[in-house]
Amino acid sequence: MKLFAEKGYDSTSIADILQAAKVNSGSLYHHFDTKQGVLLAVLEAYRDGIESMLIAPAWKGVDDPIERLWALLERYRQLLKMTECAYGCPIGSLALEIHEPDPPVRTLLTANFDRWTDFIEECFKTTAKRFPKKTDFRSLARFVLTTMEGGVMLSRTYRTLDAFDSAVAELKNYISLLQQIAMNPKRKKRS
Amino acid sequence: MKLFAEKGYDSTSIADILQAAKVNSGSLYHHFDTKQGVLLAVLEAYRDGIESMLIAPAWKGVDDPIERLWALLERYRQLLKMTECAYGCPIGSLALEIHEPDPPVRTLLTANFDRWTDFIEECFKTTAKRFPKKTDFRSLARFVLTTMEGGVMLSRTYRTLDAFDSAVAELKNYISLLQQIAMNPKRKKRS
DNA sequence: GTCTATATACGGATAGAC
DNA sequence: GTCTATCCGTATATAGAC
Repeated sequence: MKLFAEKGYDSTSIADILQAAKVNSGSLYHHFDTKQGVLLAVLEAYRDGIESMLIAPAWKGVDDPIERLWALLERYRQLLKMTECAYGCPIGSLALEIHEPDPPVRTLLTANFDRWTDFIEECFKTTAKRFPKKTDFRSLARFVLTTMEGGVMLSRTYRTLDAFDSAVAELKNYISLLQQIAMNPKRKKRS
Repeated sequence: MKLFAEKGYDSTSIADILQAAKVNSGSLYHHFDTKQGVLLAVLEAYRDGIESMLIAPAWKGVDDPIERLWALLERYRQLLKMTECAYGCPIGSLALEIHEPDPPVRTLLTANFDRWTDFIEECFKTTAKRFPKKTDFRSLARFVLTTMEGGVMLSRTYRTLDAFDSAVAELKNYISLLQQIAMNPKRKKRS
């Protein structure tokens, strides 16, 4: 997980993995058929650990569902900051690096995105009353993911937190406006 | 440009380039010092051609500055659709693929993003009156880029246009809400 | 199940004739 | 400026002893 997140999939050699894990080639190939097998295992670990490794720590002590959105995004911000904007979302990096992913790889990438989106969608659904009636919470949850991934991409490229921060600020403003028009129904509804 | 867009940088071998260009190794290395030299030339070509190759075709026959936003995004949608969601934004792909870009590469990546953002920002500025007074148009323009890149990433991963389409729909809704509160100043301003 | 040694292929890059 | 031939490192993966 560490190597793929930091160096990417292609740039991580089997030799790198052996060295980091302090094992030898024979051991690795006893447990995994190919390098892609290692990738699949890593993606499964992310998928299975998303709640315990990512969501739970991010939401500890945060009860309001909408505040939980920002708490989760804050988590990514911290990772960016800690690494001087070198690493953001490991799943997103792999998703774009692997241009023609074999079906099992793609399935695991989407499974990761789906689970992430599930948690966000749940936040919206439990606060559905705060939003306009016709709000599509699935779409909105995916939009949070979109904003995070896009913001991470730009921040990694610029090596500055600005892009990520301003993306989150715009998203907050959007969510805030949605809540305002729900309280104060004025005219047009969501598309 | 074609190969890096389709296969990525690492996965494109010099041999691939030679075959596609129908030249031999000696010729290529007479004009470029290394493979990275080819990448730099490609990124320069994107940067220098952004107006003629991307913006001008997208905005042909579209006069309203805000409509131009959607026309540009539509351009990316077409590319996704044509390639069955395999290729989206070549700059974004390269930005995430190259984890530790050498300074010259990073400079050219950001130059590409900057120019893109410039065109969008200009759209907002010429319609400044439609938006709340304190709107940060640079931030908003970057947010359009963020949304596009994030949407492209998700659509490429899912191999479906849904993620891209819903991201654009949410963005449209946001821009629309901003214009509504500008016309109908109610309460809170932008952060 | 882990070790060492190695097969085999392909990568980027170079040499030197023309 | 382009050609052919090739160097040399490193990549993934395997073989077979222990």
